Amino acid sequence: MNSKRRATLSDVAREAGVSPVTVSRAIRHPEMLSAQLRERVETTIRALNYIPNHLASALASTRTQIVGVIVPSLTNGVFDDYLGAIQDVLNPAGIQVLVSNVRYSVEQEERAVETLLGYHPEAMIMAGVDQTERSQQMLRGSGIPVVQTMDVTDRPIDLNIGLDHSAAGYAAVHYLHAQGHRKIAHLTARGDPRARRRHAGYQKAMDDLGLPTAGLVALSPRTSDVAMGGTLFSDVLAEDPNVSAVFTCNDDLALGTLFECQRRGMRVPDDVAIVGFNDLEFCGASVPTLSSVSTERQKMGTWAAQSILEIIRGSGKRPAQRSVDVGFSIITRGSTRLPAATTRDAKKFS
Amino acid sequence: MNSKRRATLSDVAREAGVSPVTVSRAIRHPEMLSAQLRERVETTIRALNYIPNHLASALASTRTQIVGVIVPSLTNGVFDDYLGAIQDVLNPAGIQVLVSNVRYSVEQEERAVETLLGYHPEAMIMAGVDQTERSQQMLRGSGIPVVQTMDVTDRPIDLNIGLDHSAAGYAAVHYLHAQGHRKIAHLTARGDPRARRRHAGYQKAMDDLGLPTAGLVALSPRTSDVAMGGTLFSDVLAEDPNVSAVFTCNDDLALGTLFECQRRGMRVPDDVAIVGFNDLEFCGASVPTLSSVSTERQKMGTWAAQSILEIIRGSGKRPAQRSVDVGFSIITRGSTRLPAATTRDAKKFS
DNA sequence: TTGAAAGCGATACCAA
DNA sequence: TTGGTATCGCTTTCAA
Repeated sequence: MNSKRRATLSDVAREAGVSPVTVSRAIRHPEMLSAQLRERVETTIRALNYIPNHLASALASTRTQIVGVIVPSLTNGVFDDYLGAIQDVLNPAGIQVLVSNVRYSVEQEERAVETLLGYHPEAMIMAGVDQTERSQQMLRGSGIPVVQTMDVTDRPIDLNIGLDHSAAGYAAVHYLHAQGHRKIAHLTARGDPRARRRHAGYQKAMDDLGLPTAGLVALSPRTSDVAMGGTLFSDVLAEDPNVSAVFTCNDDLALGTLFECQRRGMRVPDDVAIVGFNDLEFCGASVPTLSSVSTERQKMGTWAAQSILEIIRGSGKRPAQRSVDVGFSIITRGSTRLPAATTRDAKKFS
Repeated sequence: MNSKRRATLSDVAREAGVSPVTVSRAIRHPEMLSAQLRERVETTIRALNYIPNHLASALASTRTQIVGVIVPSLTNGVFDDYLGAIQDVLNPAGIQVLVSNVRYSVEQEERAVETLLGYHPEAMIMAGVDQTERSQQMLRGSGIPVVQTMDVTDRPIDLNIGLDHSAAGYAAVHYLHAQGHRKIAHLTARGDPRARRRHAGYQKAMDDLGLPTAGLVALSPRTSDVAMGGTLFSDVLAEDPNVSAVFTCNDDLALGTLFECQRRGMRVPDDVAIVGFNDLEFCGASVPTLSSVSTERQKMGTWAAQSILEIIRGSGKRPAQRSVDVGFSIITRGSTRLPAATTRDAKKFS
């Protein structure tokens, strides 16, 4: 806790009897030094407990080795493997990832963009495509590579990898419809623009199929959690007790629905079929296991990070394909398995 | 995508026809400027889309407005409200939180400490008290406030707030013992030092009670998840089918155990009682609901952040109490409710 | 209220 | 292989 000044590069230089440049090189380009000097400097560095000031080095070299990542949430497991994938690519390349959790708020996102850009990152990775005008303007004006993930758009800021959530919602309904369901409910939480698109896809599918949705949709303004799944499902049941299938905007709600069924003595999938979204780990562990729409979160993270690496390390050229649709697949498990159906099976889309 | 240089403070100054200092003041101390000039500068800032270079400003002012936070995981919901609490205190004060996820690896932690210190944070918040010698040395040498959370120790680096995990494990066993259980199993994942302490507490309690634990402990080297709960519980059942209670090192394993019971047609809590750890949200939603040891994660985050704020903003004095034990409480829910028992009840410790 | 000059801690470029 | 010098973008005295 001594608050004596931290050692600087010059301190090391003086102590080792060399010039500051030499110390800098001992760290960045050790091969440029004679073995003798290198060793002397390295010893001094350790002795003084010297840690390079990244701010100063970034300022001088105009290479910050920082990539900014904005996620809307950390609560659910969704952004975990995504973040992990990004770091697994970037960290070994010596790049630090600055993460900002904006909790599904575009205002917070705007502030986060400004803050992160203040660190002069070499690239930015955004979740979703729904940034405000100002956010987009700042991002564009920064002149650095920007990757929007998780969703697809016709007008990407720069690069884009994601999936069509409306199509996913649409497909989920048709999947259930093909199994004979007609009263298909949808549980969802407001606030997440991608969830809204899934909802829109659900609605369109129901419309196309000529199925009424009155009383079949439950929507909460709060952040979703498992308990909310039970509440929303109960709301739907109160409106229409004959619901035969439920499509939820995420797996937490699906699990909550499953629990509510258990509580009420309703059998899954015989009385009610359930399809979640994201295919989190617990979907394969519950009783019955939960069918879910699987999304390629890791792939999106990896692609985003690798594209960035190529741009800032390599030629500076953008990848051939600037927009990628990774699609989705419906994983069939116990919560929708029909009496005659088989074990596990994934239906791939897009 | 234009890669023309980003606007600097001097650019703004030139454009507005004032000196750089004036622009700086328009941002940091607007009240020092005449209304007229302030407006002119602010207009120019917006026109040029100027975003201050935080690196340069931090370097010049030697105030980075950064606090480094190291967490061992983001997968489970455990570190989410903790991080949220920290940011809720620090962000409004204009302090950025740099988070590093080290995935329960002390080597990664060591690297993360070095990296984060490279950013010259004004304080560091560490999860746990099990840093390597070198990590501790770097932390001490940095001269900045360091808060260790989540666990307690006699030799804190600086400040410390947490709970006694050994005592928690001990209490969980006695809690189950008081309900008549004798064959109490423990499921846990290696790698987390706090989980190891809970395990030790379990072992001590069983020893003190004269209860043998052979075949009652299942331990996995991998990161735990819900599915693993089922696997570990199955392992225990294979060794000893007469297990009457299970204490797990976290809630994921508890949920997995619950599912395994459902799969095997074992009734909870009649055939098997379950106590988890952390009291995550889903514990209150499952069927039956899960009893769990509740930990004050938010409180720990808040205290850590507030203490830091006081030190770096205020007098620089450490808080009166440099070590805080926040204790824990056992939340009784359906998975341990005895036939005669009442609704909800929390037992508070420490 | 405004500005000029001197650094913050490192790196890049050019010499030696 | 080693070192001097200017500079990165901003803030902090100190003066006007």
